[in-house]
Amino acid sequence: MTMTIGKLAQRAGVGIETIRFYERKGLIETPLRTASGYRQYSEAVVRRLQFIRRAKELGFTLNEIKELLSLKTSAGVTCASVKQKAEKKIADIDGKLRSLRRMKRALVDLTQTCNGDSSLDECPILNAMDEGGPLE
Amino acid sequence: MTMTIGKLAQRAGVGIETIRFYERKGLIETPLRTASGYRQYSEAVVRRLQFIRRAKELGFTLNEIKELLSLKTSAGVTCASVKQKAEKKIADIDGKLRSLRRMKRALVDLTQTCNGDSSLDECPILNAMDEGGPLE
DNA sequence: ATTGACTCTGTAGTAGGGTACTGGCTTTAG
DNA sequence: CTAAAGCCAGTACCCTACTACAGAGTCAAT
Repeated sequence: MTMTIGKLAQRAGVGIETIRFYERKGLIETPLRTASGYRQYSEAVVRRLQFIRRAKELGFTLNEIKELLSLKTSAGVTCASVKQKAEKKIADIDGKLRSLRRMKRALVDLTQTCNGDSSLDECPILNAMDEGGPLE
Repeated sequence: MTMTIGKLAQRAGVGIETIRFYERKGLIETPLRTASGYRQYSEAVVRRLQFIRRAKELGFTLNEIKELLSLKTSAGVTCASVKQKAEKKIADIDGKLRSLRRMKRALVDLTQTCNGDSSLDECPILNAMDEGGPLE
């Protein structure tokens, strides 16, 4: 019950090139080959690609996903280390959220002081960025 | 009262290479040169680099900053077009915020079902990513 | 047997925002 | 005067996550 790379790509919802790229990056194992050199994949690889897709949706980078996957095959590793990585990722996300909220507040303040009618010389937005407004 | 590129870099808090990079990108004007070819900068360029830094902090890309700067020197452009760009940027930021909040919610849910004591086979985080948990 | 779809390797390009290096001048401090 | 520090142009390289070829071999259907 093996499949070629095109079938795998279709099943997993990714591009063929992406699969070969993941192979080069070490995210999926080097597959068995047919006599003529075609890659042969099992169902398990479909699941692995879906795992990668989900982890990406959760904001993990490919390198982090590689770490998660290597945890799975390491001896003596418990679920706790996975949880720890997830918690670190939550902290990262919190940092990004804070930074974006700061940006947004500054921009909202600026657009509110701006009536849109001033000449460019008096534009509060440009001036605030020029002179150092409520930022930093 | 002109300065060389190193001094400018120091004053503006950016790297020398970054200044030359901005010059290539058209974010700062091509400066006058000394007889021996050294770039000569005025105070105005310090302010421009600070403008660029602030705008980056607000989440504008270099291309967007270039547009903002070109608005400043275009005739017949009012403050309204600047305000409009800022508002579009606010909408972009809202989109990113929504996406990050979704990620965080999913990760928090996962870490809460995980006691950290399970074996890896039973790790709720890995399983959720493997099998399709509360995502999508 | 031939056509068309599929796969192979290897290399290069994309965007964004820089950083690093090479080899050769110039300027400045001692 | 000399040595160190600073500058020049041009090019290559970093990261992320792919994507796009080119040219050649393979497989399935007709």
